[in-house]
Amino acid sequence: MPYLNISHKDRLSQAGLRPTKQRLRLSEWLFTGEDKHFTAEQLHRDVKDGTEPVSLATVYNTLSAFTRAGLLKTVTVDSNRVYYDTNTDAHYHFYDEDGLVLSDIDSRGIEITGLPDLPVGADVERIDIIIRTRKN
Amino acid sequence: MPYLNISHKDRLSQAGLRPTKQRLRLSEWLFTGEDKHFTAEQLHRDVKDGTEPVSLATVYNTLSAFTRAGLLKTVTVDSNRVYYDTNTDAHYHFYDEDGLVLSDIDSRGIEITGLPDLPVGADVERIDIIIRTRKN
DNA sequence: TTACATGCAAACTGTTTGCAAATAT
DNA sequence: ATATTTGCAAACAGTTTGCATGTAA
Repeated sequence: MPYLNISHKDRLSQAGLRPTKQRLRLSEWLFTGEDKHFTAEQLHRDVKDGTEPVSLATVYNTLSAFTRAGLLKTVTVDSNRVYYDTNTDAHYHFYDEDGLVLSDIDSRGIEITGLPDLPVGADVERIDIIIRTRKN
Repeated sequence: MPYLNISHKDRLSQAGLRPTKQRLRLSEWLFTGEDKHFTAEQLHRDVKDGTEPVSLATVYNTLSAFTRAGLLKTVTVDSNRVYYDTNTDAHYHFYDEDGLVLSDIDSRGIEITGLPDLPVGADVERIDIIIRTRKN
């Protein structure tokens, strides 16, 4: 949550995105309440009906635009679908492989030691840590 | 490399898989030389021509069978395709996002501290660490 | 001779795209 | 007035599957 009480319209403007009805509806769904982990399909299910329905194509277009603008991040945990995360800070994830549910790991205090040198000519773009869990 | 000099035929038998020509050809490609990281498409490109060609469907079927049998592991780094790894030990990866090439991280000495408690009812299935790099 | 493997083509899933109509600036 | 966005339907990529033929046990 980069700004605590920014309006949905302002968030879009600041990201250089026109505040259309669909984007405002999606922004509302995404950036109200706690951080969210979801797929395009899940989001579409929630916004395809109602006063201001949003089509699947627009959901995809908008998720890409939001991600390009830095409002969202993608998380690669399943090679069949893309997960999105409203938390754009560096952090790690639990992935419940039974329920297919992602959740944040509280990163405070995590330390990784003993990592080897990078391949020459390479810069770290980001580090992903996913703890995959199953019900016991 | 679980057994140093096991024959391809024996490897299949021990995994409970019939040693067909196609599987032997794939086993040869996979388990000769150093550990490999690859996609189904890349493997198919290399085995679709030659004396004993292997079809794309069989490549997919066989990769699934080998993975189920524990001869291969999948690596989730890209939500568009599945990567396979002949190294089935617990270890981590570099992913070159420019070249789309996976490589192993030497895990010896890596330590992660400060991880939070698991969600209740959950067991760790595995921990994935991917260091994503870009050319500098 | 019976169960399993192969391979083609068709099906399927998640995602992207072309384009005409609608909307924001 | 102009550029951008929407949303349908069609296209697309990677993967899976149905089924007839072939092969291993």
